[in-house]
Amino acid sequence: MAKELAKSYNPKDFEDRIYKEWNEKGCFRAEVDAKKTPYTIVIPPPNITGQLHMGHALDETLQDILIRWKRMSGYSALWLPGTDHASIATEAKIVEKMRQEGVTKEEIGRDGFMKRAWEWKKQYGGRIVEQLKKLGSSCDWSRERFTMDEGCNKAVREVFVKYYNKGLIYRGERIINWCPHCLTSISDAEVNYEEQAGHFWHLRYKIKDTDEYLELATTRPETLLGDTAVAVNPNDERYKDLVGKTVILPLVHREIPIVADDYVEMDFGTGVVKITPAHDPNDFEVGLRHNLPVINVMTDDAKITDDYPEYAGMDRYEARKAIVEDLEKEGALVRIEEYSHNVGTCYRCGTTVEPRVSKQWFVKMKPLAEPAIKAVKEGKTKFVPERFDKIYYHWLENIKDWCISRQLWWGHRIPAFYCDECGETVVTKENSAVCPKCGKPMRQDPDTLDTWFSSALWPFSTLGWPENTEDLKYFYPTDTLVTGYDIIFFWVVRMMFSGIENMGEVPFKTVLIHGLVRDSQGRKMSKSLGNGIDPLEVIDEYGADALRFMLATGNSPGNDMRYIDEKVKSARNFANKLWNASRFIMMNLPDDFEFTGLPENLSMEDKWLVNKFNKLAKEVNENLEKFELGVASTKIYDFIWDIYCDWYIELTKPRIQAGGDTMKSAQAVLVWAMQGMLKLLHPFMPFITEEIWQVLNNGKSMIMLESYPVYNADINYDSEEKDFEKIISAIKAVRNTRTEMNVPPSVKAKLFIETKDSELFKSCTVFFEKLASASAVETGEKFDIPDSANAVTDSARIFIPMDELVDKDKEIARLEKEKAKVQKDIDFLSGKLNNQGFIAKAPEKLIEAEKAKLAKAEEKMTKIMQSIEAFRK
RNA sequence: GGGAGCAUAGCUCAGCUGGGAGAGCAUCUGCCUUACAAGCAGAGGGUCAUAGGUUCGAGCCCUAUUGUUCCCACCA
Repeated sequence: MAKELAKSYNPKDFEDRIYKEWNEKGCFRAEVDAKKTPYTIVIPPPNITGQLHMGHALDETLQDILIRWKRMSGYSALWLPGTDHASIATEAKIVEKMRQEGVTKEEIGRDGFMKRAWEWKKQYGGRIVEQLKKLGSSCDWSRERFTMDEGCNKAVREVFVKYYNKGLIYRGERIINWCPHCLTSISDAEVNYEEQAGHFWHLRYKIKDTDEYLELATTRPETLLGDTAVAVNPNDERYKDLVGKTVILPLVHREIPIVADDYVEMDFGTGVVKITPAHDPNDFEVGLRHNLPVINVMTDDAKITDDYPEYAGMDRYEARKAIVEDLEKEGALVRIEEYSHNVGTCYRCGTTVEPRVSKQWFVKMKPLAEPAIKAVKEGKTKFVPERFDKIYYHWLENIKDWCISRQLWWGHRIPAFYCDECGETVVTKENSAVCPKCGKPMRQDPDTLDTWFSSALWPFSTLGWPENTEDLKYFYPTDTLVTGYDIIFFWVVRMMFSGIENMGEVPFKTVLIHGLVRDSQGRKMSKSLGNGIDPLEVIDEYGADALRFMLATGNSPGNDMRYIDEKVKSARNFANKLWNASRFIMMNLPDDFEFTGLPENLSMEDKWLVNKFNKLAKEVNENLEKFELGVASTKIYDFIWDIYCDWYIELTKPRIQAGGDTMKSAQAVLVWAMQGMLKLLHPFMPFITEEIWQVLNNGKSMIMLESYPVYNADINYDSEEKDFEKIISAIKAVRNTRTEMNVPPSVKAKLFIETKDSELFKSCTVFFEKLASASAVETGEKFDIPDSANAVTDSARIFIPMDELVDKDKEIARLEKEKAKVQKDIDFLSGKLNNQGFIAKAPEKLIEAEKAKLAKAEEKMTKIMQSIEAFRK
């Protein structure tokens, strides 16, 4: 043998090497081949900010399993990686890095900034690529693309111009979510609401020309500076007469009207609301309806403007304090109440969002959302599990226009140009524009686009769109998207409507949704808690295969899972088991062993194994087809550990010792099944299966390029399987009896097997000797062996003579216990079969199966009774 | 306020279209049996949250309740 497996399983010895080999031999390259069905899987662009975290590891693992399975099944697979994510956090990190280097954003200018950022991004993007490789990702890295590059920029401009010309994009002054820390607008989806303890300040505004006051409450007294009205409900009798009158705003002493608006709820508080159109989305709407002025009282970084000299330059919270004090002095503060309310925060930096009126670019969502809803309703794209389509619908049905402009430097620049001379606006794909009216050069909008605007185009922009490339024709639409449920709003819906709008077709047929990986206590992994687990550290300790297997096993799609160390350990132990089983095979193969397929002369136990494997292959493919990865992996696990290792290998040992033909066929079957198992397991544990495969095949082939096992109708051995199960249950019964009698394995005993299948049992003598501590075996139709323990199955009564070890009373007690158990079965089954309803309505097959079970139980009962009687004599 | 998930062995979770409750870990008992102690052979342990209903038959379907987690909306 050219190579040998190391004595102990140590993934570090081969994982990196194997990956390199795959890469060098071009295993990952996806060839465009019209004869094959395209199969591609897309994944979220890894976050440039750096770390491969557990969420990515899960994404990566699930889709890589699908890719490997599909590839082995004869499909071509392509995975287009992206390292996009032009996020606020990204920009912040780059700026921070520049500061460390002593360069400011202003100094180096936008172009210089982008150049630096680009280098940084490539460096970190590259690191993520390395991290993913470590996990075994079978992506075609030769097609690596960075979506911030020219190609992507081209696609972004193309779409922007198209939308603009169709009236799907407009620029306008709206109230938007503003992050005073990041100094940019953010979209509704980027706001996180947090429950915060706060106060309710009850204030009174004097009604003009009277001595009366109007009492109202606010959680944000500082916005009082921008109040332009107070509002009451039109049906509120209490205030009916006041509508149309004016109140005097405290501190500012501005006169503002009392308006009536349905938005105000009569039952809440005093039923009076102060209206600050510039700093509250609802107030803004009220303002529009009543034509109220909009007064912005804060600067970009949420400080009070110079218009209010007493508070100018104060941070919004300082100003709050000062204003409350002043209100108190003025007698406008009635009382303060403790109050808990939800506050919007920036999902990147956590700063409290400041709603703010400003001029931004928006995408009109209604016309885009409708076809996207329709596509899923018509089943063109399916969510797995299905329930996630509800989230999708709900989001799209309630969608508001999407604010896409960001005041960041990092990102695709908005392709709009303004003429400072005459105010003309031009939207163009070109890099520069000249004013069509006055011929002056125009100034490009300094803003960038929301990162999700470019990410939304990802399924086709990465394939070369708007050029009609070969890749695009072949790989769009893609097959399956694998992502977490938290990404549905951000990315999935946006890819959907962008794909439909620009390509006329949905971008993918299936969206496989998975849950989040939580810590062992079920908490979300987060930096602030410090409970995040680095996948690379796990790989370092247990190997990539163990981590992958753990991530794919024992959970169902869409449900969150906990990261528990023991689970990885258990997966590692499984790998170790497989490793040792392979070592066993290899050390028992002759040097000149040449595998030539399943041998002709299969024994019963061979057929038992082959049949079981055949059924396994069928089920695993069915499970994978239905995206039941966890079920598939569990079945493979059980087969390898229980069927192959604990039973079949043990069964071959005597045959190998015997030598000759029986050894040769055992060796061939061992190798046949091992190869099949390795192939079935390969998508889940790519490294170890490749390593074992290559050693087993003298490095002549790679498992990654082998085809996936499928059900083979030609090798059906159902009856042999059934026969051999009789032997197995007999061995189990003997073991059980011996253990209950506390007989150590070193004490051998002769077995007398009373059975109708005398020949069958006789042919398996050696297994009883090896696996049931038998010194010798005798089979026959009838025995009467006194002073022996009795092991009973439905097909055999086994006498284990042990002389002084056998205690008659104990034996009777043991058999009585067994009898009670079987009696319960008989009662249950006969009850069922005597039930007319059951007989009339249950399926034929089931009735037959229940009858068979009853017959077996009854046989077993007869045998137990015989044994008990014999003891009583 | 609207919606969704979860509730099964001590722990973490499976349980496919309804047909006698499963795994891993933990516990207990024996074993260093020449692939594997990261192992082998056995064992114990569950009113499948509660109450109704549909059905010949319910962990699974329906209704209600309780607990729990999450998402969306957000009343100043």
